[in-house]
Amino acid sequence: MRLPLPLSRRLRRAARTHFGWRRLRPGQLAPMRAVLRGRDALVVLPTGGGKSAVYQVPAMMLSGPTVVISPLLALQQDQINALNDRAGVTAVRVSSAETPAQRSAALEAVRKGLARFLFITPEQLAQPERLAEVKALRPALVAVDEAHCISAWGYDFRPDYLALGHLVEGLGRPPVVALTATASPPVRDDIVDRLRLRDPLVVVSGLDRANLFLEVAHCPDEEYRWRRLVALLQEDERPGIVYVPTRRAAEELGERLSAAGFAAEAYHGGMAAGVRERRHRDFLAGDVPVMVATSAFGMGIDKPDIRWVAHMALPDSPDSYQQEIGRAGRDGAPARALLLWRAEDVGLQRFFTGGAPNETELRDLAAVLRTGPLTRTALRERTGLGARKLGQLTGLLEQVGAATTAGQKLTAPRLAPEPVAAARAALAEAERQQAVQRSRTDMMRAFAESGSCRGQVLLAYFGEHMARPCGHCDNCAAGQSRPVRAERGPFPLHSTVRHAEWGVGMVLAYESDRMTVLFDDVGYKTLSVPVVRDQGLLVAEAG
DNA sequence: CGAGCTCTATCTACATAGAGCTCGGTGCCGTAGT
Repeated sequence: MRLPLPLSRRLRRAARTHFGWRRLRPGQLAPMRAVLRGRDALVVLPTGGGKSAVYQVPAMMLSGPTVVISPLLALQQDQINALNDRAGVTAVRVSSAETPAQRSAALEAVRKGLARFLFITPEQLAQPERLAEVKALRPALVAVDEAHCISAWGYDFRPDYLALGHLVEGLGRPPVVALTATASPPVRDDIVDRLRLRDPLVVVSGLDRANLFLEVAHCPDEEYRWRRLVALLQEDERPGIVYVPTRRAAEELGERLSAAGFAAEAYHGGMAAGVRERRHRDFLAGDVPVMVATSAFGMGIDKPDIRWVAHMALPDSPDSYQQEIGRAGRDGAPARALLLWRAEDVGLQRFFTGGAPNETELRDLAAVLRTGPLTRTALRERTGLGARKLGQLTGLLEQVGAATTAGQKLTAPRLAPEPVAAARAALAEAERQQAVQRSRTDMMRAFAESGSCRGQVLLAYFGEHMARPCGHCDNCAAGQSRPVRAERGPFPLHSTVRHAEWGVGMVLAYESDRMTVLFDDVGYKTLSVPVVRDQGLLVAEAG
């Protein structure tokens, strides 16, 4: 009789036989082992770093199917095609792109064991009948791909993302693995909370990209910004991506570049689906040298040879920046990330962050919810709120215990606070979220203005410490970057501190005489170390 | 919050300053109409 092989060896063997992967990195192996042992995991690994393997290899060793929750239909299709190209691996999906007959056939294929992967969106799972159908398949693993969407989209854009924890419980609660290319500590906390992960193994690796040269230029005006972009285009190879903040800017800059003799196409979420699809495909095929795009162009751009990414405005956060520049140089060859920013760029990000919700609307909605379970449509009729706003407000009320989902309907839970108190609490919660979001934009600006090693500053934002300057940024190249030190401050790095007004936070970095602390309630703050010392602004906190 | 547009006032004819307005990202889904 043969003894069972150790888990790691079985994983390596499965990776080789099913996918032809010769080796697995520690950042992949540890979460694979965790999920096979029934433990949840959160994996932060740059795209191209073999993120998909983290759920695909264990999926081949489990007796039940794996449900993959993924945000974009186009992205799902790419992943399904890639899986189906392998012998003996079958993936199907259930979405609005399939006819009812096709959906039944897909579920049937999983039921019979002919398909091992089922791709689905949160919106599909939010339909009670669909949830029941998928639960009946007895999934052995749930993978949440692009898990940062929970934090980035759940609150105001795709509210079903916020219900994922509840939905996964409705699937019978198999182990859950959440995957993303970038997640700062507040985003990680959001993912763990909203997915209701239980004691997850958190693995963060590969945030520093040594072949990516980071450059930032402050632009006093638009003309200078244009000239710097042209200089990049003249110096560098193709292909590259130019990120712009608005749809209009994408089209205008695309035309201006074309007129100036640089072959460029535009891409944004407002374009016809057919055109988007074609440009996406052409870019991947190498037929579009320069793509001028909004943030809509991103997830699913798995192209190894992108030589540079330029930003024609300050991104809303280092999270977005890291995600977007991470698309360059996946082949390991040198690539550039050039940020061209103006102080004026911040205004648009402030707008996107949104203002305070209306307290009266919150109170009225909370009152209506107490009258009994209602569908979203009925709620819209009763309150006169639009779908988007209703999603936002119910999300907030749910977080303060004044709303809950019952099947497809919403209602107030048994011990819900009175409408007045609920509205006040929801308002406070919205303010907290917006304060954190504003602080992330502040950190993006601080990164742009920093004279220190940019690799170190970026990693510090993500709660990681890089012992030496990165050696691949403009400040390092100029030989004048001030090192970001671990040992110089009054509190150890990553220790917990308390501020009288801002509450509890974690020390992230010391940079010259400033220190950065991430507070739970107000987000990232930069403080003067001498002032902290002299006035005792912070005290050490246990744990 | 800021860009960029239109409108208005000026004060007697053209052009320009300033006020006031609108717009600004990300995608599921289902339904209506060809």
